Amino acid sequence: MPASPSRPGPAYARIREEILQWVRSGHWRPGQTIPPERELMETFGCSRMTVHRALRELADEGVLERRRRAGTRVAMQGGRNMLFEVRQIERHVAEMGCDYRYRLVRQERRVPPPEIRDRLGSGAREKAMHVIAVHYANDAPFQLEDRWISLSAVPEAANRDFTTGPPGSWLIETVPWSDAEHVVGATNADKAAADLLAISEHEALLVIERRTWTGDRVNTFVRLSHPGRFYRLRTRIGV
Amino acid sequence: MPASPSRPGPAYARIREEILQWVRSGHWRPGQTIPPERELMETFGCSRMTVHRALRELADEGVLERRRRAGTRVAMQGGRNMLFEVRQIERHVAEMGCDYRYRLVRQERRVPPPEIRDRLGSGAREKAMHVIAVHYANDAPFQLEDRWISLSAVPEAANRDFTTGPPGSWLIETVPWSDAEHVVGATNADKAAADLLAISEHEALLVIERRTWTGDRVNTFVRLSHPGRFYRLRTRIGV
DNA sequence: GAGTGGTCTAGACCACTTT
DNA sequence: AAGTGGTCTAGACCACTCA
Repeated sequence: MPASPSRPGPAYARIREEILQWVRSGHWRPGQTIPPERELMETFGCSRMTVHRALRELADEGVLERRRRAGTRVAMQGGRNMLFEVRQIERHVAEMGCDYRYRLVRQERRVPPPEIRDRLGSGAREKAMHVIAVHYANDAPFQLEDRWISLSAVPEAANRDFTTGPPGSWLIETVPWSDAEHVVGATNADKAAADLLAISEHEALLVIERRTWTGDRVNTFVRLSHPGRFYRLRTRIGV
Repeated sequence: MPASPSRPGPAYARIREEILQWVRSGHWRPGQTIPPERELMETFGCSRMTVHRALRELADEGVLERRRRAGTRVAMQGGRNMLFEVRQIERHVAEMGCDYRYRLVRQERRVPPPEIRDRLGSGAREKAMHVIAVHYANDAPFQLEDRWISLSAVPEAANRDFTTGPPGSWLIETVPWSDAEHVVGATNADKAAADLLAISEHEALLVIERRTWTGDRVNTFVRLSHPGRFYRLRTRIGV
């Protein structure tokens, strides 16, 4: 049967939804082989490219598994990855409908401690820019930022004053592009963090550590700590 | 200049990498408009569909921003979205090269407390299956699982014994398909959690809460707590 | 060998937005 | 009005893998 050509939107999207319905409803069950593209193309009354795009997107999302000659099957559930998305802080706050505010706590050039030096990949006596700042949502502390910027990778940072704006946005504009690594975890707030975030010492913090590279060099390492309660949600399966 | 047609792989992938290089290197900077598809098509010596696919993928990843008439620009948000991947626990442990072990702590049918009832969307006196279990990596407690299964959505759970294997895998095989929601946060371990995870009370836990649906109904709500130290990492920018 | 998905083309029309 | 991306087609060839 044709894929309700009355519905709005591109054909590939309608086909995608239709197939997703058949999978969700259990009409096509995990492991089952579904009809080949050349057949669905007639079923839906469209070209093979259009069917292909719908199937490819579903396969990219892990709903389907495709192999040449073997055909297309509904993926076994366990194989599917669940992704969640962490947005940039300003966006996140803005989407909650809050006012965003930034305060610089400290900025200094110094030789980083060994564990930071490892992460930056910098020399033994090489100085880096250390920045500590707090991000507020509706005047409540929301994120503590503890950042190191490599001065060999980003020499412009040496003369930059971060009183007026957060280093993150500046780096994004200044450093052309980069790869990144993230680590997520939880730690207990120490005295300094607790004071800055207006919470009790030892309270649990959600921590995101991020390193970004320009080419082969780490340009910045930042630890973002979020106070106390649950922080982020994100739905994302098969849609 | 043609996109090194000597390199292997599909043309759209080569074009994608080439453009990514131009962005990474700063040759095309954030905010800058790049040439239109019909021009790149000649630059790369291929059809417009092929260029389009490369650009579309980069736009989907957030590297580029595209608007009709206005053209294609390098995205300003250098702080791409981060995607965190939640694997199935057994796989995760296996990938760390550890032995995996599972222990059921408690399983009982009972009426859930109000906050759980809200999340399950179940009736006031409706019973649900409550399961508490611990997952070990190399005999060290690695994850505490506190799960509620709706018996109206998954009646088979009433007669299921989770002594031998974790409910997660069983549910995945049993319940055909679902949407999911995740909430990530950090909390301090209470006495019970601390005992089961062999850590101190009040130590910080990374907590992932997940609800999954079958159609309109929540079939399970689970809270996964990971002890202390950093737990998960996942890199993901522009591939 | 044959059937499947993967890619690619040359062209077309449409939708949107800026001028 | 014009230029941009978004989609779609009909057909083609290739790559892979199962029988």
